[in-house]
Amino acid sequence: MATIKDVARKAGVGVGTVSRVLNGTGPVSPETRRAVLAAVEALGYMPSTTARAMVTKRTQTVGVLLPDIQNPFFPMVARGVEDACRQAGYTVILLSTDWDRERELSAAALLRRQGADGAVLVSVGDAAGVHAILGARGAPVVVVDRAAPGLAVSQLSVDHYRGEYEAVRWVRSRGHRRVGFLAGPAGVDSAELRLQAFLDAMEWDPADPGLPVARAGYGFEGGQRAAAELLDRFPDLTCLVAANDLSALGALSWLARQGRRVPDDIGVVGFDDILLASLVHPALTTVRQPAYAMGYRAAELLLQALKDPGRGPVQETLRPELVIRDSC
Amino acid sequence: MATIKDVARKAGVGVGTVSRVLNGTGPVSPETRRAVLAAVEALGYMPSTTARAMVTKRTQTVGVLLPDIQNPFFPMVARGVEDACRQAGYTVILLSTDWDRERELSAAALLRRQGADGAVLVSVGDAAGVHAILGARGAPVVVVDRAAPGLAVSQLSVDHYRGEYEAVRWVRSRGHRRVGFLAGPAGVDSAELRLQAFLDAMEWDPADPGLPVARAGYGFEGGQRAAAELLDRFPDLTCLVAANDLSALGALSWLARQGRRVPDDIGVVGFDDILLASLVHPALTTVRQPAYAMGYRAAELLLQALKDPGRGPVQETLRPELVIRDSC
DNA sequence: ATGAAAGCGCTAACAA
DNA sequence: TTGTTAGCGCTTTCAT
Repeated sequence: MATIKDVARKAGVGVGTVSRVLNGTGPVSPETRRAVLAAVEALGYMPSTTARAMVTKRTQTVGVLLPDIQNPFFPMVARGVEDACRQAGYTVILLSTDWDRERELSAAALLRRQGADGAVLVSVGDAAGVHAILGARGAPVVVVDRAAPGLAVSQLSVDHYRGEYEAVRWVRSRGHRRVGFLAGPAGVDSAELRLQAFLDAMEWDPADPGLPVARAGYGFEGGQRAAAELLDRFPDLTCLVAANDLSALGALSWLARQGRRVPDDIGVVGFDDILLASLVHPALTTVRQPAYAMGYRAAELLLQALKDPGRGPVQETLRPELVIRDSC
Repeated sequence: MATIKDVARKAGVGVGTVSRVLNGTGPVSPETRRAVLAAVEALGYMPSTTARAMVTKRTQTVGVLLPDIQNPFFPMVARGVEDACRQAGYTVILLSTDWDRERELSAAALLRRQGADGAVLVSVGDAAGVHAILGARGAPVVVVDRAAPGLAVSQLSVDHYRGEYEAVRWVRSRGHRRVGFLAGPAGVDSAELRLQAFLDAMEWDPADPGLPVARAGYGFEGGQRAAAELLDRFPDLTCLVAANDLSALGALSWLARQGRRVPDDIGVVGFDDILLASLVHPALTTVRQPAYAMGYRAAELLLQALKDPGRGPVQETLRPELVIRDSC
């Protein structure tokens, strides 16, 4: 591997000069520049990001912490982040936390060790812990798709409560009164918000022990299981509202297997609007979150914070959109 | 951020000693070790991977190049790689190439700049190019899920041809004679192999212009489109064989929309055995590729090559397994 | 406009 | 067993 020294020697200049032409910092005469560029070309020289990071204290990498790379929603967020970062010359380290708080923390520690300049976080619960770890290095964090109340980090999310509330009101307006809910993972902000919105929109008492609510946990299989459980306990449900699309899809699959027609026998509603939602049959009625755009915007926020660390954290809330299709 | 110097000062020892206790290289007296560890603890010291990389020439990171992070098969491979790497203390940089040869190459260049020690590659076509780029830095590459004929890199793949061949023979044994094929992306090794196997198993002439074959390209939507096209041109098909599960799922969804019963009216067969395949209704008959295990094994091969660069590339071929479910 | 030199935080070789 | 020191490849003053 050629180094900057080799280039300098070949071009007959000092290393400082090479650095200057490569980074466009400081004045260089046209002929010198040409000579340097020629040497770079001839040697196939590529500056070492490691050495550069050593002196600049910047690695030009940002981390993305996601709960579950198997749920299409998250990769979509990741792509948004990656596209924005790549454009700005940043590399992305993608880490999956598997819905595990421990792993979320150890992933943050890994990012810190790797010298990540910042991180985009879809937290599974301990946003504060992540912020503490990365903040020690002065690395900004932006939390996406969740609220991180009281944390001095930028936040970007849809209004989960409002999205679910509107969806459920719409379900009710269709005449449904016996509606079951497939809840997301306990302790996860978005999941709790959607559950609360469901309860409120149904005007049900959260303390009531006989509520048609089952934990599905955002997964396809969880959706299948929870649908089975719910319809076993409440056979007369006319609609199932799932906390996200993947579990709604699970419910759909279980219903199909049981020979129950959707939406004629029973309605199903999701949340997220992942690609599959519009493609399955019947197409899923759901609440749209702009995953890619959110990832992209989150990265922009992060890059901004990196560029001028002075500005305080911002907080953006997007309005989710009810997408009415065929499943309810 | 505390540095090794701070630790040394606080512990009243030289930096060399600190390095020795942290890396377990060279002898240290128990008391010194204790003092150093205490200082590390007190200062919350974390060694800079950057500085370390600077001298060791190893970044302890490996890249994973995947065609499409939206297809569940690839994230599953990625998880296998990540788990194996994390265990060995390596960080993974996950890059999506979007079925684009250009991006595959630029991703490789990025890995090289980042100083990745090696890479796991699910190539979209230019494995040789990637190898050339990374090889210049002495970074080994292992190609997964594809053959890279003539390339001096380790390779790990299922026998796509055999898997598809057996699947199609089984389809025929069920009495199907008019069978359509939803082909994968052109120029991609696994896709070409499966197509060839299909043709051979059907004992059809590849040159025949009237073959019931349509490009679906490994995506869900492609599967829907190709199924529609195929059944439009060949209404009497009794079975659809898709080059992968995602496109098979697309076909399934289109068929459901058309009110065609699977498998009664028409059979569907996939390839991959992604999680969804067993969960949809009807459950998909498919050819299983052990995605996670392949990723894990590929990482092992890579780590091995990193540990002792002397050994030449190895080549492992797994036997795919026909999984008979309900769709055919 | 350009070269020389200091130093980023660490490891490894060498002395002691 | 331990401290000191020379770089790793780069950016960034500081002279010139």
